[in-house]
Amino acid sequence: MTKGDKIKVLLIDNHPLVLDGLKAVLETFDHIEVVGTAGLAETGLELAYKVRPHVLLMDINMPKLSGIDAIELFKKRIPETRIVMLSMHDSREYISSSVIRGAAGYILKDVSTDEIISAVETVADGGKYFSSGVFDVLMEGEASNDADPLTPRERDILSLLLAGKANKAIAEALGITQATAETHRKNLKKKLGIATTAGLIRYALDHGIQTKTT
Amino acid sequence: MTKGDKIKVLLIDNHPLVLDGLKAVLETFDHIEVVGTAGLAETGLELAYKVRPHVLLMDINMPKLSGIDAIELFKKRIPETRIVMLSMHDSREYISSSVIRGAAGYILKDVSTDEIISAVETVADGGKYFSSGVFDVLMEGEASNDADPLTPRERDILSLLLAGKANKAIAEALGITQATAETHRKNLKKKLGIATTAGLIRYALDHGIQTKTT
DNA sequence: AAGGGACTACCCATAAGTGGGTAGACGCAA
DNA sequence: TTGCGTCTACCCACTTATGGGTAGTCCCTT
Repeated sequence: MTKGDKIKVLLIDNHPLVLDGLKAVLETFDHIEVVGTAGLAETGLELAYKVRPHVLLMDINMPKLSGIDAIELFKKRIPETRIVMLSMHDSREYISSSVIRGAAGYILKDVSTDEIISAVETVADGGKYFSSGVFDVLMEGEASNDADPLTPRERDILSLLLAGKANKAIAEALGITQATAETHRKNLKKKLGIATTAGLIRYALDHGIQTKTT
Repeated sequence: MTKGDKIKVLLIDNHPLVLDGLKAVLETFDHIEVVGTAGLAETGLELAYKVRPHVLLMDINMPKLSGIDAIELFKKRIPETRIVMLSMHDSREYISSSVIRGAAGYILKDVSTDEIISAVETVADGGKYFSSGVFDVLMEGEASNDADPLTPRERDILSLLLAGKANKAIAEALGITQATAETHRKNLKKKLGIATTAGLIRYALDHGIQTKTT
């Protein structure tokens, strides 16, 4: 962007509080202009098409269309707009999904407002910005592995585990022996590097594993 | 409070973004003055003791000392300050805990800033304020049941269980024997009618039990 | 045809949890 | 004072889970 111009920023977040707050904070800076706000990705998309912001600050957790899914739509409609994701969570899932879909930045909501300003400036200049905590998570992901390639069967086990079933009940539900259910669970733990059942449950919930109702 | 005076508000939230945002928004109103902000309940308490705010807007989810637990401390140190809780969650657990401990208001973070202003005004005048969604939850609680009366100790156990700890580790963390930890867990299961550890984890997650980081 | 991943199944010894009790100490309220 | 609830702790027999293996059968790809 041309130096001296104001950075046009569009905000999308389903929390009016955050929306108004961010707007108020950003507008205390002369070189930044908030050209619009929206509470939903869908309305934000329409708005963005009209106002052509330089930078889009978008929340991830939104009803209906999630911020993650919205990235692709924005890249299609207004590819020149640089997208920075805002999130409460530092899960690798969210972060890598965002980066893969084309986000230019990812910052946690617990960062200082200064850091948000830095992020806006950086991506407006064509750079990428990831808040410190996020960077750690990305590195960690690179270092160890780049997926959680659970096999279908392992998902079944996890799903039943989530439903509160013990190995025995899992075995019955899947028509396998208890020993096999135990093996699957062992493999899950080894694969995910999680030692406890509680950890598995949390993993399942974090990764959208659904409770088996069968 | 005397009419014509500014309402002195103190903000406590561990998200600088929310803190700065709230401050910026509130300060656009002439009759409201933000007399301080804090990122932790502990520092907020010190600050409040000095500045004697009329209204305290405090987040619930905070590291170390949670907002819920902090209510009691504030009531002791500065009983004249009216407390309004801010939360992302509409769980009955949080809401009733807050009310019981003496909060004068409870608003969800997805409300409009107008509603936050109303809340501040209302509680400053000695009233109580609950955002619409919160009110529903309270009513629903009255109507259906009033049960999950977990004792503080049981919450501790659940919290550590959520962190993936076994009875042994829980016992160590709390300075009790493993046998006692088992007893607590047994009581939890009986009380909640949940048979499995997985179920307890889900219960904990559903009811806003925080992971113990101690 | 050979390798690899997925799914199945079993062995072993040890550790942990379950479900049924009982029971003392403390504090708070009727 | 007499309960009641909470927190603590222990007993016992039994079931599950853990963590280390190995290994056969498919199926798919190389």
